[in-house]
Amino acid sequence: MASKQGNKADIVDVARRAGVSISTVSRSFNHPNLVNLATRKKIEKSVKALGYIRNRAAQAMHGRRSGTIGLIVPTIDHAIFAEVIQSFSDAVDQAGFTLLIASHGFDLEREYAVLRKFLEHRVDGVALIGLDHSEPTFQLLDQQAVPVISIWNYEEDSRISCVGAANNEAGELAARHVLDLGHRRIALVFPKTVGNDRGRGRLEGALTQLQRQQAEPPEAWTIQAPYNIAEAKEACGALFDLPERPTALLCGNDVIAQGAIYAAVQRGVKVPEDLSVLGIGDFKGSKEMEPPLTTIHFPAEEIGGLAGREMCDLIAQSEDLKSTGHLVRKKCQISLAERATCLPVRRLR
Amino acid sequence: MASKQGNKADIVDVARRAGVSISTVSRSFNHPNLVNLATRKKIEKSVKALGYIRNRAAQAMHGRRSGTIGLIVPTIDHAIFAEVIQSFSDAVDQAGFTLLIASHGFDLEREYAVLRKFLEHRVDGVALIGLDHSEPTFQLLDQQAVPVISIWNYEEDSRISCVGAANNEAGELAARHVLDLGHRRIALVFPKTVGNDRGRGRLEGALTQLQRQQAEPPEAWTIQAPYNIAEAKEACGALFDLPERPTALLCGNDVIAQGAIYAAVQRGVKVPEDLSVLGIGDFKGSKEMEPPLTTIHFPAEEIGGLAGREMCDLIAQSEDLKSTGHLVRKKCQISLAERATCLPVRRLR
DNA sequence: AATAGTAATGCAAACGTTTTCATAAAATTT
DNA sequence: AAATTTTATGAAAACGTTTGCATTACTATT
Repeated sequence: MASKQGNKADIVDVARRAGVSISTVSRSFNHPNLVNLATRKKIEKSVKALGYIRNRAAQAMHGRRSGTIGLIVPTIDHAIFAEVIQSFSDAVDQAGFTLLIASHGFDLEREYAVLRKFLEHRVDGVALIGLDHSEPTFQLLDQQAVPVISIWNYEEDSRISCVGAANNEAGELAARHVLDLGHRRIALVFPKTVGNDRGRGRLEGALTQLQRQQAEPPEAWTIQAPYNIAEAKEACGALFDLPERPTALLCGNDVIAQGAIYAAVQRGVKVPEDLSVLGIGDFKGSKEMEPPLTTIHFPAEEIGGLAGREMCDLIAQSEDLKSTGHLVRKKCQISLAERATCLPVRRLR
Repeated sequence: MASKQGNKADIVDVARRAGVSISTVSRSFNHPNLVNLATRKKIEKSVKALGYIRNRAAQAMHGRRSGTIGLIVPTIDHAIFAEVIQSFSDAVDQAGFTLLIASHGFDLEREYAVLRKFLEHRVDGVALIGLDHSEPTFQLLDQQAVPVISIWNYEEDSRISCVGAANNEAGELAARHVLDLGHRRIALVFPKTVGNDRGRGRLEGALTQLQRQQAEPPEAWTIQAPYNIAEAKEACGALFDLPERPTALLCGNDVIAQGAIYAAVQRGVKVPEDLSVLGIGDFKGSKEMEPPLTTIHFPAEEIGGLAGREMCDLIAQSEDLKSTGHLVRKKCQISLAERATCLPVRRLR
């Protein structure tokens, strides 16, 4: 039975029961080699008997690290983020860190608020998705000098460290592929681009490539769809009902592509015979669709894992105080995953 | 410029700059009404100038709450959990809590380890998925007297508070539906049941119902598939290649159902004309599939949100020390979502 | 046998807050 | 104008750890 009223055992209780000083108890946790084996055994026994659990909050107060990393994402509930969160989580877990997660629903002001909250908890590092953040966010990060990393996007002149892929390259790669297949009547279905540098980069990359080949789509063929199968399906449906139909559809992500294909199926438009569809992202399940989706592969797991390990490194460095303060940037390779939803354009007609 | 070398401003710095005592500063945060408006303004100015951010670790040391809730899930990267995590996160966020998340990959020993880690961080409450946990986990929870809630499963005799749906009812409901449609040659494709009370409950419910109607499937028609489209597709493929084919397929979840449908498409088996397929879960996107999947709807968002609010309530109660210590159990209703993958059995043949 | 070195431990200060108690000043009541 | 209440503030203890320094008891070296 612990001595305190709160009934939660405390290092003092452990020490008393083991008949040693609290310093010795503390040491036996943090520098076991400095304490006699027999003493350590006694302490261990006492810990077990009292059900003592160390208090990291108290540890953190000694300038020691809190042992936590904050991850701020737009939303957890998207296949794409879920995968990256999982691998990031696994990586930092392995290094002994605990993950704080919050989502801001694509609202950069909420992102700032969450960041503040995390800083109150004295996270040892912060990870954000993408490189689009509000000025106050950047300033706070800077001023607090907390190790920070951006996940998912790569940009050579990014303001903070980043691990990810180049979205404009993804767009280019996608556009190049359909152009190479001979398509010229190409429609674009992309998500909203405000506050979403991922979608924006992809769209810009694709557009650049199309312009280069004089295959820029008419306005009616450049449509916007939310990240959501149902609405994407609807948006694409409208596109297919137009008098003139494109021969290829470039989608901003695989969810939209999925929606597009469903919309096509519904109207009896055959994919890929009547319409080539290309996604971007290569989400879980895209490979297993019927027909398997041709898409641009993003190594989500690799990005998350790499970011996690890089985050831990940054924290270790910042502790060394040798912090050279220079940014780390890692570019992960994307690639074309050729599957079954794209075909060379039919010459006749 | 802060006085300390660590350059992070401190409540002492704030007090000094504002020309008041630290008590006043602390009070102006926690009980603003007790401090003079003019003084508060001074303090606020000082806070801004120094970029001061309060240290919750230090607060937590005063028996105050840490302001964190720990959520332990098998995995983040499953549509089903992602949705529930999101809504749980939103709910506790709204109450001002910060969420700690960790996944254990369906390993109950890791779950225990994570729980310990969370307790070191002095989370104010813990949420777990499902009701299957190791004995040490239950004991630790009990001994530490930390508010705890289980998400996703409902059981009237659960050992801890729970918010969720009754999985056996889902299984029964599913089985009843295909039976009502006249099917008797029914195959079952379910996930592994060890350490997964969700899958187990569903399977048991379905089996009970089928037995009741003498429609128990032969052994070859009761197969196991992992939570994963690719492998589910493969497993179902093997089933379809059997000489005798069932007229209906009961799937343990929508991912498996999706895999089953793809496997069918691949073999030219028409769904629902040649084969009725029924899922369980009603994941995001199931409604938008082609054909839209008939399934048992689980109100994931409702469950997550309710659990989050209930968690906050439990914490508030435990603070009041009036903790009656009695468990809370909330049952969320599931329902049949009739869509397009089930048809009455064809009489002839 | 004296000395130097090492291993094991304890004491007490420090970390950044909150909170109780005491006190001073101002406002109100008599 | 004295007595009382209210408002605003500060001093100091407390929270549960870690750690630098001091001390003691061994162990090895000469």
